[in-house]
Amino acid sequence: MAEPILKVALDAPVMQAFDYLPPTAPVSLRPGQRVSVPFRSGERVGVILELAEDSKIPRDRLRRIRVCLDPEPLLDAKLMALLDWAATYYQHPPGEVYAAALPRLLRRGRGEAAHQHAWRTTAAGIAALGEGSLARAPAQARILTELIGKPWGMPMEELRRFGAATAKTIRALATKGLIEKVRATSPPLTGQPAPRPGPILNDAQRAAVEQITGSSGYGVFLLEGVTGSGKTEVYLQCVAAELSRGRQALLLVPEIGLTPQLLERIRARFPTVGLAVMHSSLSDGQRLDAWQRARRGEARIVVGTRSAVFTPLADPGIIIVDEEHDASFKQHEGFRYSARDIAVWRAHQLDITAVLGSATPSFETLFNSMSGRYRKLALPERTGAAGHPSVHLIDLRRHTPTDGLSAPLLAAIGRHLGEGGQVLLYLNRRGFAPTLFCPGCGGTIDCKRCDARLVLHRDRNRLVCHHCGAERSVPAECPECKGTLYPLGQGTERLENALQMHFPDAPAERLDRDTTRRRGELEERLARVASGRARILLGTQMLTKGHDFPAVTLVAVIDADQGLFGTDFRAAERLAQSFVQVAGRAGRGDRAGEVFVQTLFPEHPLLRLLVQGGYEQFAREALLERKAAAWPPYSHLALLRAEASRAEIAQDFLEAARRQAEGLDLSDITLLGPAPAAMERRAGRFRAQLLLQSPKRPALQRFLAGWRPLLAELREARTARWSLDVDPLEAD
DNA sequence: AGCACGCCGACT
DNA sequence: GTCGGCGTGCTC
Repeated sequence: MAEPILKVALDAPVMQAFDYLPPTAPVSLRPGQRVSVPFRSGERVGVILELAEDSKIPRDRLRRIRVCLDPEPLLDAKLMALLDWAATYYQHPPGEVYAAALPRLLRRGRGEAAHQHAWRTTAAGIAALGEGSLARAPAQARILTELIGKPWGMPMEELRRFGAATAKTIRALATKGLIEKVRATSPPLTGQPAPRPGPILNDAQRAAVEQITGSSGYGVFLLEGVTGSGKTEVYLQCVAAELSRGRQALLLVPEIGLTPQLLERIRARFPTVGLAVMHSSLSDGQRLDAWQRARRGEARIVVGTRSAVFTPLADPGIIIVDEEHDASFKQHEGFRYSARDIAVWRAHQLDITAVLGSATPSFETLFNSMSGRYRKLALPERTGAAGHPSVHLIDLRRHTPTDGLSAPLLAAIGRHLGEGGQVLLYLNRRGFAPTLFCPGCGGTIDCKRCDARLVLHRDRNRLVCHHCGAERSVPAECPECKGTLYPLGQGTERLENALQMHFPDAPAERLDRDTTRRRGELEERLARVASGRARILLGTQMLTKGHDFPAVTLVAVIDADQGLFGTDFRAAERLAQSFVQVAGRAGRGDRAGEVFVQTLFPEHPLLRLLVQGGYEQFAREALLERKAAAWPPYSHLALLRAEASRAEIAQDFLEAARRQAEGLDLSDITLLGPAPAAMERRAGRFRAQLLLQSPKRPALQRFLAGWRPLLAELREARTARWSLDVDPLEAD
């Protein structure tokens, strides 16, 4: 009998797996095991996808697997089926999809988790505490006291959370022999993990929890709740219910939503339950450890950002996607998957519950709930006494602003500050001014490598391109006509200056990418806001996500018009989402809030609808427009993007791609383009795109499956850099 | 993606 | 005479 052929997924941009012969040493080979294989002149780690009888490559040209790295499959059949589906659905090389699902150390061939260390008291430590010999070292005494109740010790990370534990105090204790380093092991799971009791739920929360925990098998719930309505509490109760059934919970959060506060809340509620946290700033060792604990079932709750959707789970029970509308769930390069959509698919595959939570659901999710595919659960009430904020539009044509601030807004800010409230201003533009303008010749200072204006950053005294990062000094005069240059438009930096001028006694805190660059700076600023030392809070998108500002009584949208006339089909949706999210920061706890919106178009129908009818009504109206234009969710899109050093190269590739497409069965497929991208030149590269639209997802999938291999073979595909984006977030 | 192979300019 | 530029093409 002939030797089997092993199909191995390798991290290479090739649509097929690679075929190998078994290793010389006899071992059991099964799908899901990692193997080390000779590849080109080197060695690579891959995952066995399947065992086959033969190969398209002649046997004498096949090489042998060098060694099998896992005695047991690392990935189970269900997880592999998920990855296979994702590779097919997103038309992405399977090897890269598998690579995205594995922690780096496993990709590099490392095996067991680098076990973390923990600190434990020694007998001498217990004695020292009893004798009171640490009276002059209170920090050390505190740590020791904490450790006495923990026979299995505590990892450094956990000790640090006590505040008193620094590397120095730990070292001092260790040198004295009062504590010792041991290999970290989880506390034994003692029967049913008992969560601490949570707060009493309101009726809507209780109904939501009952619906979710009462359903069995696959089901998707849209948990729609305004900011402050207590979504997190619903999640926690659903998690508790799954834990009590002996199952694990996976909670996906946006990149910015994975805050220490959220983790603290989970730890406080489930103090004895294993928790794994997966996010980008983990070290390789920590990431592997979290992944393995989830896989072995030691972690019962897994919290993570986008890529955590691929975490192996021993006993999956529920998948929750918080802020499901958030764009960070979609990967924007390489393997362009949507973690939210994969989460739903995975829940279906595992026959478990998925919960999508948001105050401002994506139109796709809203559509699915209207059609009955998802069950909608609404949390209309705000917890606490504050009612809904009142919203006022300020007509900027009647109230000309100076430095972005109109007289009615200034008056409102003064009033709220006078009454002891905090004020929040939202302006989604960093820097001092988005343009340097020459009134003499009408010129602006543009980026040399992008089709964009350079943004003035006055605190650094530089002009910066927000698209490619290029910087230059600020010219003293117009390079064309030697005229005087004036900063045009508003950025957060300019707004901050203006506010300090108008309200010199009210300390302001600016939150944008420029002021939170340093590690820990965001937390410091948030702490100053929370303490009440900062009275005014201003910033970009960053303000609309995740953070609670309970003392804010006034929210101002400095420029509502940015999203009103966007070219992208999702512009209105995004405008409404950031508007509702930022307005929701006004008046929590026991204070009612006010929202002021500055606009040049106060009679714009969508804006009026949003202000008067709220998100839901706005969405219904905007969905009618989507339907009329056959945009998602009434159609399905795929976007073929191309970029090259010259515009013709990208264009030629897309035209060749279109000709290929026209040779295929185009029923139910509409081709749009090729056309230059919204910003054609970026970082010196010319970008163009070809859009595919179909009323039917299966038709689009079928077409892509036939088209994608032809694309790779195009001569033009070698010179242009290209990618296929299934379900793109933007399509211009 | 890497990484080698492949044919044309400025250096020990 | 060589080192190396990155265009081109392949990896089982």
